[in-house]
Amino acid sequence: MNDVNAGNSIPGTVAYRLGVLGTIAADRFAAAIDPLDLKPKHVGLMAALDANTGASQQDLATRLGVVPSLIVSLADHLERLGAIRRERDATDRRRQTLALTDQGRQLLTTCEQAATEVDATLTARLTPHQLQSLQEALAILATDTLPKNPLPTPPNP
Amino acid sequence: MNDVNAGNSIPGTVAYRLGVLGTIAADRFAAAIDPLDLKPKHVGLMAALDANTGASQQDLATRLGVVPSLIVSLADHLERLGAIRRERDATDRRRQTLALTDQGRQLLTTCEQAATEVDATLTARLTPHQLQSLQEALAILATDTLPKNPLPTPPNP
DNA sequence: TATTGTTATACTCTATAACTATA
DNA sequence: TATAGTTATAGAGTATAACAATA
Repeated sequence: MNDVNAGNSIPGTVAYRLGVLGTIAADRFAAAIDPLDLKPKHVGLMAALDANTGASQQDLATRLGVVPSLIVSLADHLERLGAIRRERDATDRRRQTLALTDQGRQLLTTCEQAATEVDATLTARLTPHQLQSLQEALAILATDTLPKNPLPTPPNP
Repeated sequence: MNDVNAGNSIPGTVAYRLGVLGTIAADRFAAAIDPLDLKPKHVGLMAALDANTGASQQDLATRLGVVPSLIVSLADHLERLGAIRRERDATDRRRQTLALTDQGRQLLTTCEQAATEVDATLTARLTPHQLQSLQEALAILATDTLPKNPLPTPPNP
């Protein structure tokens, strides 16, 4: 009924809609965490540290699909906030292992709440069944197309 | 079984997954149309012209949620490619109406094929039922949260 | 010589602001 | 004076490349 843009037209494709909706979602999440002095990529780095402890900056760069110098600036910021610690590897003093601090874990929890709230407003109009289907499909796409765990792209503005 | 990142952890939220998958989708689509000398935002503008003919650049800027000067550069590029025409409004000579040319419509069709191919690889592992559920949910989110028709955000690289 | 982290630099994208022409 | 389009400029974000310390 309302499908001016259904069918094969560009705005009706999954790729296009994922692109647009992904921007919206990232935008709202970015706005929600802005008061915490965090960008989505900072949260992505913290989430990676939470899931997999004791990684070097190089490891993180390749796993997150970004360049090592970006990890440096993200880690610098998180370190200033007291969310992570840099620890020199004793056996190889070139390596620095990043670890979440208690404060960092706390911050991550706050970000989780923010993301959950964004989810709520974003999916408010879906039926429970539709929401479950969406989550299921997104989970498959996520685990399927993401052997690496790329960081979310923050909105350009 | 495979859900290291399920539950309420950040990577498991809809917002986060839409953000990451949206980046992937936009990235692949951008790669697919790169040989055509187009970026996602060019395609977004062409799609808007295809859906709603005879709009001025200001109209388009507000409808697409970008600044007028960005419409200028996008239109400049599309005009150089012969995909659109600029036509001065006879009654108000300040206004310029953008219109897709036949060549532009052709180009848009090629982009549609590219998007459809990206869709195919992106959703290859979904069952037909899951695919349908995903499309349904995305359609609802799209029509629900997008009173305006924002342009897709191209990947930063 | 190769690798880790860092710094310096450049590039892309987009917004803001100043400007021209029409109204 | 206000509006449509354009141009010039600036800012955010990220990559590339050069560098220092360690292996």
